[in-house]
Amino acid sequence: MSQSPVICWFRRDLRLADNPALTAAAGTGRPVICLYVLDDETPGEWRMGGASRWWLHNALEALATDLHKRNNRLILRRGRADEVLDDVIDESGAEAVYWNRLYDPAEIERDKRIKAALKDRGLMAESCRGNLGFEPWTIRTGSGDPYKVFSPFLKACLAADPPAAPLPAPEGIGVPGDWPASEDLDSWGLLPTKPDWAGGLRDSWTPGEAGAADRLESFLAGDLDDYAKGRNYPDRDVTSRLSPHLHFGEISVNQIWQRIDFAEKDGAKSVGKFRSEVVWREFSHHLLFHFPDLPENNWRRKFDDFPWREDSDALTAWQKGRTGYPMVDAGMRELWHTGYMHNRVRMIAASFLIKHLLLHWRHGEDWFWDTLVDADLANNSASWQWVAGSGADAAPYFRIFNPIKQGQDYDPKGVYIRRWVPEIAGLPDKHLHAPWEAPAEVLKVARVELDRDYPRPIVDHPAARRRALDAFEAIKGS
DNA sequence: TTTTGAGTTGTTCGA
DNA sequence: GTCGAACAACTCAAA
Repeated sequence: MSQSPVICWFRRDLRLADNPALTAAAGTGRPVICLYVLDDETPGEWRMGGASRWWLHNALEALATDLHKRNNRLILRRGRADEVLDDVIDESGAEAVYWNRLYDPAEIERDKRIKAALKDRGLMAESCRGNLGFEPWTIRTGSGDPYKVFSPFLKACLAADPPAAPLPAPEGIGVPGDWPASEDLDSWGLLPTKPDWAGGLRDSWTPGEAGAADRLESFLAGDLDDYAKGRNYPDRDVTSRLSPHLHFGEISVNQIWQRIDFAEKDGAKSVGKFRSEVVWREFSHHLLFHFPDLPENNWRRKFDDFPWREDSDALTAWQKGRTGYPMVDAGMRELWHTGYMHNRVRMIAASFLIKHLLLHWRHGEDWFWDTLVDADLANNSASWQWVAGSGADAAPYFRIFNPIKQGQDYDPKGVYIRRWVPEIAGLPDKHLHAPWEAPAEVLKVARVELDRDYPRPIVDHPAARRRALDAFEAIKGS
């Protein structure tokens, strides 16, 4: 009789290297069933958005290929994770399940329930730290509370045990004699078909563990010394663009942390800034863990009285990149086309939705959730609340980005705007950020007719700014 | 318990 | 063009 297998349940840790659950499963010496479950059914979970599904398809394909090279397979199933696990256990006679912990509230609940149920059945269930550098419950203030301000949180992380050195991919992953049935990835319909809007995504990204490692290396080989400043310029390739790879766990914090340390020892100057960006991701997860309604409710409850507007035309204009503010529109179109938006532009576009249009941050959160390839519940909700001013350690309410000035400051030559808003590319730099102020003669030469080719601003900046300040005035002290 | 200093990313205005 | 102050008040974290 052959040995009973163990299950390695892959979730958002789609890699072989530094995967503690996989290493533990392989370390048993038993056959390992590598399982991925597409779970759209567990209640309370945020159903994965369209761009994320595109990424997932490619990441699973890459993982399956990598496992195949080791004579193993990726078993694909769809359904409620608890039921699917039961099925696979029944079919295979597996006696243990290993996974890496996740931190979204509904996932925590689900995993707790599953672990208890497995143990009730006399099976082994083990969860590992694979997705964060610091467990959210280990970083505490002097009085034992969770942190609510970033700077002391960062300090506490840097003083804590650093993320472990990454594990190598396991040498031998036991191969089952019998394979549980697997569904066909194509049958899951994760890729868009009618229409196929993923062309820009394909051009922009290489999902998978190898693509993630390449991305990290090319980031580190770039102008790292200029990271602290250069990261603000959306036409420059200075940011890491690791966020989707991190979200799907194609690369781990441990791996990044170690490479940062090496680069720093080699004299890279701005690396500390990048490390703190990684810790921002930790902070978002820390907040979500301790405040699980962060995605749904204002963290500062006085924002419950904020006079949000409802305006579906304005929301659509924002989503489609037709607000009349080139920097905002460029960002929204980059997002639609590539599943990504540069960090600086995310702040500008988010500030515009919330402060200039006075639309609830949850509209922005929902749109980003569906369109970003790096959509991540913790980062998304913490960041939207940060911009709104309702979040932890949030931007003060009077900090209202001027979309014209931000364009002039961070895209002075208009390279970014011309790439994404080509209909105004003929305008000279001087008028590119505010086309409605260009003289008729300039517009004519540039072959731009306002309203026909490009909209006039849907709100007037000074008036919108005033309106936002008044709106915040309304909840002051409440 | 009380006190103290500080708090990712900005804008505008007037000197 | 450059600079500093105002924009508020509050909450957080540690001493």
